[in-house]
Amino acid sequence: MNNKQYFEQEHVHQDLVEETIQSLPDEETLYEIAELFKVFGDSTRTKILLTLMKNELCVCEIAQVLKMTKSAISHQLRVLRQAKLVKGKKMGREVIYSLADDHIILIINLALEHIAE
Amino acid sequence: MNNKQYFEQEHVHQDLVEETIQSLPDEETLYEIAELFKVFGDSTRTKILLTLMKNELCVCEIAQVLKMTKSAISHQLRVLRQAKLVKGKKMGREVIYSLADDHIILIINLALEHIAE
DNA sequence: AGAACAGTTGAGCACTTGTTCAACTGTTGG
DNA sequence: CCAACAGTTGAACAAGTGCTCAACTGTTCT
Repeated sequence: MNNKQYFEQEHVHQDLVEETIQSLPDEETLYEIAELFKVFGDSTRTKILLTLMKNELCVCEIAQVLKMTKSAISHQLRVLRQAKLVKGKKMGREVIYSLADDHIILIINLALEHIAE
Repeated sequence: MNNKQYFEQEHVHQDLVEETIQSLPDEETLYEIAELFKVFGDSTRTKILLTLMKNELCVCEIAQVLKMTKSAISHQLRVLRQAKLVKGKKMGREVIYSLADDHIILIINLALEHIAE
């Protein structure tokens, strides 16, 4: 007597495994998704994004908001720029940063919902 | 002549900085958001999530789909369980894992849209 | 009972990552 | 022109992370 009486399962459904492998996005897309979330997955960077959701600001002001050095902020802004999450426009000797598109706000809000549940 | 003629900005708007600090979510929420994205931000874990979007599977099968050891998968499932992204139900000597809720699919789909743009 | 298997766990190690520090570029105002 | 400031960059270091390996628990089947 085994548990097949409750489920029609064989011990490992080789078919199901193969089928699932087929259904996954290609390796590069998988890598890019993880890469995008990795960018969100640091609290300094999420703070920067939330900060820019409210107002566009220069590096110096972001540094004051987060109480961190300009250097640390600049390093993180570089990561955010490469991920196309923020963009900066040069104004004299300042660089004003803002969010690159609106997906970002949606993604963060979904995350907030998940936490709140 | 300076750039104040284009923008009413002083060199650093202390008011704006203060206002932005006030608008940020509390420290704990910020930490939790980053924590959640950190979980998404590993390609093994995103692969597991995409795998479970298609079918619920046992550890052994997930390991075959991703061509990794059961141990490595089990370690990552623990992380996903703690983040309440997957849940496992014990069936005899197997543990069948599935997605814990539907926010997850929405978040991943938004990420795919951002990449595709 | 005991062999076989599914799954979990902790230690160890290689690798990655965020911040600091110091040096640098470029712009502004006196 | 040059001092002061905004911002960027690269090296270095500490802290964190993912996988492997080996040992372990618990269940099933003979």
